[in-house]
Formats: sequence, C-alpha cells, structure tokens
Amino acid sequence: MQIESARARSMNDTRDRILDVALEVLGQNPDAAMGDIASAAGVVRRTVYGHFPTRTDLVRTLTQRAVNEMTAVLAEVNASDRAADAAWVDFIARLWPLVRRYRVLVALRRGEYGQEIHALLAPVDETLADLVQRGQDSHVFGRHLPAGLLSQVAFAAVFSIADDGLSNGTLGARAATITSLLVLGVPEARANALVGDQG
Amino acid sequence: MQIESARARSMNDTRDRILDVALEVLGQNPDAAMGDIASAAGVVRRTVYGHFPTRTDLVRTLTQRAVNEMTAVLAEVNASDRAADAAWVDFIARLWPLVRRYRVLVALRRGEYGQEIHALLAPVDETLADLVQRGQDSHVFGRHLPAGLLSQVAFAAVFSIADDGLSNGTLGARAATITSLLVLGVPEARANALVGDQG
DNA sequence: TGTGCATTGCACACTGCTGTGCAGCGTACG
DNA sequence: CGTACGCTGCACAGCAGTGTGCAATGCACA
Repeated sequence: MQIESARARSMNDTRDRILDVALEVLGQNPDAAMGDIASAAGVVRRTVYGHFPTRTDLVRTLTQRAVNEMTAVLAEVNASDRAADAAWVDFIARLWPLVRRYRVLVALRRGEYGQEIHALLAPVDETLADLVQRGQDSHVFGRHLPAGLLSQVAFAAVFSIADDGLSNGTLGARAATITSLLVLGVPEARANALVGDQG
Repeated sequence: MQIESARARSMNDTRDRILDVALEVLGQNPDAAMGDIASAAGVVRRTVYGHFPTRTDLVRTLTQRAVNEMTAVLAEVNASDRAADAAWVDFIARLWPLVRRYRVLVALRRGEYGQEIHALLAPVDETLADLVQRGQDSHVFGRHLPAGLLSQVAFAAVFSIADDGLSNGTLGARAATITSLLVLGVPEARANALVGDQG
C-alpha cells in the first residue's frame, strides 16, 4: 500500500460512495439512470463519469467487487474439511448480511449486460457448484437436480427470502438457511440440527 | 359467441400472434422494444399500435391473459378435496408446459411496471398462498416460512428450473416437482411417492 | 501564495424508443 | 362493383438517457 494523500483519500471516498450507492439504487431498479445514482450519491452526474467512463464500466466494477467478496468467503468456507452441508450453512450465515445488497446481481444476469455479468459471475457459480457436487458425492445433498442447477436454485431461494423483508435479524437468516438446505435435499431434522449448532 | 367474419377472424389472428410472440420476446429480454416484437410477429410496428395503444396496454393484456390461465388451473386443482401436497403436484404438472412462456412475469415484477404487474398477479399469489396455508394447517407442508413467502419461493424454484434448459420432457417436470416439494418441507420419500403416483 | 486537481454546472450532440398522422394498397364484404 | 378497413411504409415530434467539452470553483499541497 502506498502512502495516500488526503486528496487521493477523498477521491477514493467518493468513488467508493458511488459504488455503494449504485449497488443499492440498482438493487431497487436495475434500469436506474446515471443521474439517479449520482444524486443518490450526493454528486453530480458529470462526476460519476469522471470515475467510470461508461455505465458499463460502473456495473462491471460493481459486479467484480461483489464477486470478489463472495469468492473470498466461499474459499474460506470451502477450505475447511467440514461436511458440505455444514460448509453451506456457514456460507449462508456469512453471506446473509450482504445478500440484500447483492440482490442486484440476480436482476443483472438478464437484460442488457447479461452476457458480461454472467461471465464475471462464473467463478462464484463454479465454486458453488463444486461445493454442492461435493455434498452430493458424500451423500449429504440430494441428486434430484444436477449440481450446477441445484446450487443455483438453492442460492436463488436465499435471495428470494432476503427480498421479502425478512432480511434483518437472525429470524430471516435461520429461515433462509433451513429453506436452502431443504432445497439441497437435506432432511428437515438434519437441517434443524445444523442451524441449531450455529445458533 | 358472435358469428365472426373472415376479416374479424384474421384480425384476431394477428392480435393473438402479437401477444404470443410478445410473451416469448419479452421472456428473453423484458426491455425489448415494440419494433422487436413487431418484427418477430411478422408485422410492422405501426400495426402493433393499432391493436395496443401503448406498450403498457400490451404488457397488461399479456399479463392478464397469463394470470387468467393460471387462476383457472389453480381453481380446478384447488376445488378437489385432495391433500394440499397432491394438489400442488397436480398444479405443477399442468403448469409445466406453460411455465417457460410465463417466465417473463417474474422479470416483469421488477422494473418499470412493477406496481401494476404486481397488482394483476395478486390473485395468483393469494390462491397459491392459500393452498400452501392449507398444507401447513394439515401438516403436510413445513412451517419454516410463512405461507405467503413459502409459496413464492417454491414457485420461483419451478421457474428457475424451467429457465435452465430442463424445460422439455418429463425429466424436468419431475425434477421441478420434487424440488418444489422439498422447498415446501415435504420429506423426500413422500415427494417421490407423490410424483411416482402421477408418473 | 500559487499550482494542481477533483468537483461542479452548464452546454451540446447523439441515439433509441415511443406514440401519432396520413396516404396508399389489397382484400373481404355488402 | 364499390367501399370499408386492416395493414403498410414513411415521416414526424417528443422524450429520456448517454457521453463529452469546457469554464468556474474551491480545497489540498508544496
């Protein structure tokens, strides 16, 4: 890390603020205009273009940032030699506070940037599929769907639950974890035991 | 029914064709322009405006049509006094051939028309929630989520599976039914028995 | 104190989509 | 046969969003 002047720091501040706000605004309306994001970030539209040449650049940066955070968590969770279902529970628990912010990603996969976003999301998809595959191989997850699709459906369930206002408190976290485990084919008793362990 | 002149018939044909094509085109890209829909339907943009004054009218009609079909199926399925889980299986089985066409609805709930679409979809949501509630009351469905949300998540799972290319053949239908039953908290053995009955 | 630079506020051109108006064309219908 | 009418093809105005240019401002830094 370089020594940062106050100038550079404040510039990074605005940049980060734009990114944060864009994540939220686009989460509510994926078609939000640059002007909307700018006002929400407390800057002028022109300033946003100073940091991100085009709308696509902004969205790309945004997505890359989210993907990086998720892959980091996934790598950490996957590194341990716990059973796949326990790893999944841990993953959802750590991701839950962020899942509401990242909800824009599911909306972004379709429409306009679909192709590029899909490519950026590939690492997450793969790691997720690997984890589920591991669970299927060790007979803790069901085989009613191929690993690649099953992981997506379980993941999507978590996002659905986060969208419906249950995103705060451990209540939603518990419900989301249980539900996603059920999707994965984990019996209810085992699912309850797993989340009970985690509190 | 009135006696229909050939003129009126051909007019209804184009109208229906526009609606059919619009369902498909908007399913792939919810932001598709009127021109795209027109060309896909083999007519000129101006003609579409002849049948539907505004884009909103087209989308509204489209949605209403889908909602009508779904509520019809739901009413039929719900009328019988079978257990809720058996009714659910029947519902998914009948809906499966159409679910790919209706996928546009999930994308449409967000963005631009969200408010109105949501209102039009309310009857389906309610009936679905009622069915799930009935299942929870009779202890065939789990209580890990409130009925209103649980029905949505189970429903969304079916759409997710239909989107991923498994939409053809009984293979996908079976997988979708099983998975949605798991979401609803039905044990795997019971789920298998239910779909086994239906073949 | 003076310079650099992020930010501002305005201007502008460009694009893509919507919705409308209207003349022409072909055809089903009386 | 003639006419009503759905479709066409085009032209047009309007609007919203994008991306750019540039002078002005104000603050950090040397």
